Amino acid sequence: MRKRNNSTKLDRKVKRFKAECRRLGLKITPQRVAIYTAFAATKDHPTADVLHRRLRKKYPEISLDTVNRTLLTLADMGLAIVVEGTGQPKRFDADIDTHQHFICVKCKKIFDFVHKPFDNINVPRKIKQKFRVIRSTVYIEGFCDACLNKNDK
Amino acid sequence: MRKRNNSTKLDRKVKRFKAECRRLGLKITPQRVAIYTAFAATKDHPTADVLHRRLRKKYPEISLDTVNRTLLTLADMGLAIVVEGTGQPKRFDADIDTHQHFICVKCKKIFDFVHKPFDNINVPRKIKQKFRVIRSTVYIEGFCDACLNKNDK
DNA sequence: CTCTGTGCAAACACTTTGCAGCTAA
DNA sequence: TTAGCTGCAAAGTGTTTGCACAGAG
Repeated sequence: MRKRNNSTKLDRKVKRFKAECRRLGLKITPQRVAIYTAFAATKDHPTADVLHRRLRKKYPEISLDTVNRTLLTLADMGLAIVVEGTGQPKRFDADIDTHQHFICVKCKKIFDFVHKPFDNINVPRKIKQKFRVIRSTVYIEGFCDACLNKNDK
Repeated sequence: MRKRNNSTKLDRKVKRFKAECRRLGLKITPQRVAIYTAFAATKDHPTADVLHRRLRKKYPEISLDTVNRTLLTLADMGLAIVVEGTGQPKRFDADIDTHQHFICVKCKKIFDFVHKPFDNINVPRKIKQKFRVIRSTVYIEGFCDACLNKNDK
C-alpha cells in the first residue's frame, strides 16, 4: 500500500519531468528518464558518482558523464537543487560575527548582509537535542543586480 | 582617524590570533601572521588563490600552499568561515520543496529538516529591491550525532 | 634541540571540453 | 533529416599528500 503510493507519486513526478522537457525543447532520452527516475526517488543527497553507481545495476551502459550533465540540466530546470560543493574554489569569510549571505547563482558573487531577525532565529529543539550546533546562516539565492542588468533572465 | 581606528582594530585581531595560536600550541610564523593580517582585513570572500596574489606584493616568498593550509587552520580555529566551495563533489537534492539543512562539519553529511517558522522567513526589503530572489535556506552547521559519539569534539 | 611549519613537486579528485556517432522528434 | 544527446578521452582546475629543510619554541 505504502509502496503503491510512493510508486504512483514517482510516476507523477516522471510525467511532470517529461512534460517539462517538452516545454523546454529537451529530448526525452532513455538515459534522462532513467536518471531522473532514480534521482527523484532519492531521499539523501547523492553525488553524480553515487547516483551513477546505483544506476549501473539496472543500466550498465549509462556513463558518469551523462549522469553529471543530466543532474546539472535538472538543476537548471529547477527539478534539482545543488546543495553542496560548487566545484568552485573554497572561499573564506573573515567576518565571524553572525551575518547572512546572498549568493548570485549566475556570477557566484557573495553579498553579506545583516538582518537582525535572522541573527536570532531559534534552532528547532529536535536539532539541538540530536546535534551540537555551531552556527546557523540564512542563504538567499538569486540573481544579483549586476547580472540582472547584464542580460536576459 | 578612520584609518587609525581600523588599524588598531586589526592590531587587536592579530593580537588575539597570536594568543589563540599559543593556546593551541601552534607556532607563530611570519607567514601565518602575514596571512592572517591580510585576511582579517578583507571585506570580501577571497579564495586562497586571490589572497595569495595580494600577499605576493608584500611577501613574494609565501607559497600558495601555505596560504591554503593557513586558511584551513584558521577555519579550524574558528577565525574563518568557509563560505562556498567545499572541494567536495557536488551534491544534489531531489526535494525542491522548501526545507532546511543541517550539515555536519566533520563528516559533511547533510540532514534535511522541515521547520515551519523557517519556511516563511521574510527576505529583507533591501535584498528584495536590489536582487531577484529565487529561494532562501537556513543552513545549520555543527556536529552530527554519529560524529559526536565517535570521538572527541 | 625538537618538532611543527614551509615550500616544492607529484598525485589526486572532480569537472569541463571537444568531438564523432547516435537518436528523438 | 537534423539538432541535440551520449559516451569516450583529454585537458583543466583546485586540493591534498609526501618529503626534506628551515625555523619557532
